[in-house]
Amino acid sequence: MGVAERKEREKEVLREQILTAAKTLFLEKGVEKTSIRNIADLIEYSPGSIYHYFKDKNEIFHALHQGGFQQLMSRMEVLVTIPNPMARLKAMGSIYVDFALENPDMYDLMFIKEAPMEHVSSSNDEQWKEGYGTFNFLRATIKECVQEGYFQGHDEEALSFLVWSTVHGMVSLQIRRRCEVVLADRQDTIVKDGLNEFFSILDRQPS
Amino acid sequence: MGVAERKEREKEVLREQILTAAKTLFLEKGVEKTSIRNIADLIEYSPGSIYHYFKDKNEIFHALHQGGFQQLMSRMEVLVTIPNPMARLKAMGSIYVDFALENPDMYDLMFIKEAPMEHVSSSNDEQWKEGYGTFNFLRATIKECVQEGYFQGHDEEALSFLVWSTVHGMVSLQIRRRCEVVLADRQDTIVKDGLNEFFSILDRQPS
DNA sequence: CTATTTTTTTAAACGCTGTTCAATTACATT
DNA sequence: AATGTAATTGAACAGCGTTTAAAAAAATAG
Repeated sequence: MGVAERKEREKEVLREQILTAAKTLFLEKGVEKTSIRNIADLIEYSPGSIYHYFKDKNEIFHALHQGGFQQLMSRMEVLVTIPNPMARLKAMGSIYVDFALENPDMYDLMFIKEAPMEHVSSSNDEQWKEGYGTFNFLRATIKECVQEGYFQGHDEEALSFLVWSTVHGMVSLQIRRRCEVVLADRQDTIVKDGLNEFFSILDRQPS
Repeated sequence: MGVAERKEREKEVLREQILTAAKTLFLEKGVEKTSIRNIADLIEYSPGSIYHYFKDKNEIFHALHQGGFQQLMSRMEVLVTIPNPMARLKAMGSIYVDFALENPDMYDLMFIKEAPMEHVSSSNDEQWKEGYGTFNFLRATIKECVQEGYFQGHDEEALSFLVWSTVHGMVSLQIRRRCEVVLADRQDTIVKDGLNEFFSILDRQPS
């Protein structure tokens, strides 16, 4: 009696269709400006149908958000082969920047776009495991760096946030096209150059 | 016949009332969640009245946006009294962060939100000149730092971009509510803590 | 002071939005 | 074939930004 299973699979297919349509529209015209009716139109269903697969618009955003984190996390997996924490930290930065520049729309959705509504209170911890996972990995790496004497006297939590902010700042200024203030002949490489500057500053010793 | 002048003044008064009410509501509940009707309610006029003073909701943003750059620039003015470039650089960072955290919606409009295409080429130019001005000041300050030996062997342009990115990254992650991954008891102070970490890293010496 | 013109304000309407829900359709099980 | 269940629909609700015709208010002219 595999009927229930088949139905389940069919339901999953439509769920994926909704997500694909939503992703297309979100990246194309933004989350706020994409309506449930727009998504329903694209998959040729009625607006009400969407609500049998997702609680509300937030849940659709969450699902895509999570998918992006899984993508980023899978890229991070190679980092476990780097024993030296400082080298691992730098590689992590490079992977992060590469991901953002190769998937600017997805990055925009994950880290720049207005997160709809009160997503903290409305979602449980389980849903955001992936989101926390990336930052936890960064924190763990920095903890190792501190243990090996790279950042003596520094605050792990604040340092983790700082490192994340630095790479996020560079790629988000690039993605939202605020780099016109940079010298014209440097704009193409400014993020990579900035990252290298960051690396060399991290290498400096306490005075 | 000073009637026209008086009327003009009265019109300006109501215009300011609209801007004040809009700013109040934007800071209170966010830009997206503030409706023209909300603004009209607050100043006890009908929604339609607003449109005699501003073309649309965007123009209200625009007016506040312009005020934001002027505010930031005026805060930067005190920096000319700091002779040491390194101290000036740090003070600049603090002013920038303070401004962003005290005026998150304004900062959002100035540096995070995607600029409406219609205004980019024409009327926004004047504002962006001031935007260039701020970055030029940062670059000049870093140039001085290099000349005084603080960042030997570093690239001025990339370093300027890096510094801007770092402060922008921290405040924009905070403003766009991506800081829930940070330890709960650190979230309130994480930007200030991150900035201090940044300062202490800048103080480190080449190895 | 009255009549006319100009400016300001309003209420209603248009077409959107997210979301809910009773009614309908489609389908699996008995 | 009849029953029960899950999927789907279209209408409805309240709210949004914006437009517009009409009303009100104010200024000007005679």
